[in-house]
Amino acid sequence: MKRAADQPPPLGDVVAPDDDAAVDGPLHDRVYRQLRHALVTGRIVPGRAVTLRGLAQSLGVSPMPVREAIRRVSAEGGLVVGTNRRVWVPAMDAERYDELIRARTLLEPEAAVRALPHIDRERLERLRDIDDSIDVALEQGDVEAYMAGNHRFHFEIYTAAPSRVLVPLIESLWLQFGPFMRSVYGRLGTAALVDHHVNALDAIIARDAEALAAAIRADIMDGMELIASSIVSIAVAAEEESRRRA
Amino acid sequence: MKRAADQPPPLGDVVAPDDDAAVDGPLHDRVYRQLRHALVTGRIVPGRAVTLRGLAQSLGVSPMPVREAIRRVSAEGGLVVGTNRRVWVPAMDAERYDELIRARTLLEPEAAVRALPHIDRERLERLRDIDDSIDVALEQGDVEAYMAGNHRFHFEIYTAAPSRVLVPLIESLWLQFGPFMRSVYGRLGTAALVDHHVNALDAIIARDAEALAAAIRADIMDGMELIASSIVSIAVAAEEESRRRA
DNA sequence: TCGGCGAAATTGTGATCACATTGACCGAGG
DNA sequence: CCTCGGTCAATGTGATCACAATTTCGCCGA
Repeated sequence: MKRAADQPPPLGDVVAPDDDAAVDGPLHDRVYRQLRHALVTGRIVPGRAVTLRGLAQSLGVSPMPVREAIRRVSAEGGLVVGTNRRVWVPAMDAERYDELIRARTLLEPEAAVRALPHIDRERLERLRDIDDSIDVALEQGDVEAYMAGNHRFHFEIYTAAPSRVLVPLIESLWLQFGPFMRSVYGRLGTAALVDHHVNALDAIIARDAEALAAAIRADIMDGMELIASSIVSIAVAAEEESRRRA
Repeated sequence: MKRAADQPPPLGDVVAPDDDAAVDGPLHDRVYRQLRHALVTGRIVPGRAVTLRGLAQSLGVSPMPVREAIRRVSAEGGLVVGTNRRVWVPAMDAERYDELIRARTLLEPEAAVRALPHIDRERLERLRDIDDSIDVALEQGDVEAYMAGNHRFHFEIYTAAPSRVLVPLIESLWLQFGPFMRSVYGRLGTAALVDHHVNALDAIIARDAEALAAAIRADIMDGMELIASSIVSIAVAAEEESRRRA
């Protein structure tokens, strides 16, 4: 069969395997995935500058692919380039957090409702497994495993239907509050965390769109209220941190 | 005064001058702005591949900054990299268009309402000027001027309050439907376009949040219905285009 | 006249180098 | 002890080169 290149984007074309691992593709793409994963699971925390050569060395690659990966992540809001052209994990404050939560409550229920009809038995089974793994992580107090599981749970829902707009938008949001959540959990521990995913699972089984949207909203809002009080202390701590470093 | 570099992002730090012109900053940043502007105003249309060296030559720079700019734009959804690693202006179809409109109707009213209290007299005056220029563009049938004005009008509202989440998200959406709108207007002409911004202006003057949100929603939905019928013919045309090129 | 094959040009990717700017470190002077 | 000054290392940026993969185009054969 002959075909002049591939035409304008033949539909599902962009890579976007949210799952880590997958050692194929361009180098800068692999670096991008590693960097993103590190941010979403909170392995990179605010307050420290991300250097090009440093990251390159720690990943065992040349600075070039790292440069592209950083540019990409910063375009999604996961990093910010200061006026000095230095790269930081953006600091969190009340307004930004509020905007993030608002955007999440607007977009994520919508994505879930759109995906609902496409959630088949296998996916539901996977959701159950993820939920179980989350419970285990909570029991063991494993923050990183909890965050990874939580991420997988939500996106296992949202990506049931192919989406080229809403899901990337939502990924951007997670990328932005990931590092912050980590530092919050680092203080509070996993004891205060509750598993709200059961309601979502029930709504999926019942094929109840409104209930699913409500469950997602509740999950988001709950995390928010838990954190809202500590946002001040975090900010204060960050302030002290930077003063100490000065 | 001594200060160890600048601390974690000292608040409003990211550059983000939406207005074009501004010849300062890194080269890749200038290229990025030019590329973005070309997409939002529809100067780059779907169906043609964007090549690194080509763009570099047409902008008079080396391929290097172009590479970073493209990576950045593609992270925002303005371009897609195919599996062949070629860069395309993403094709539009019914689902993607629906997602875009939905995301806009969710995010833009929210951004407008949040910005409303911060719209001062000068900004309102600027909004009037922009609205006038839009009327002129409509009379003269100048599609590009209309699109540029429309973009400025909306973001002149949204950016009244500093926003590091909602506004970038919305910019991403505009970047995605810009080229498509252009090809639609190219077929329909500006005759079918109506200026709905008056309602928004009235709502702003009255400081009526709900009316402003409704005006924004109406503006978005109206553009949608106008286009929805032609999306099929556009898709067909694109299909013919690619077949002809094959 | 049309379909397929092979060579040449073009593409994105990655590495390495040079450079201007900015950061941190350290010592002298108050 | 604190503050200001200069020096040196480290950073991001941009350019250029090499390479493999892909696309394009011209030629041959049916």
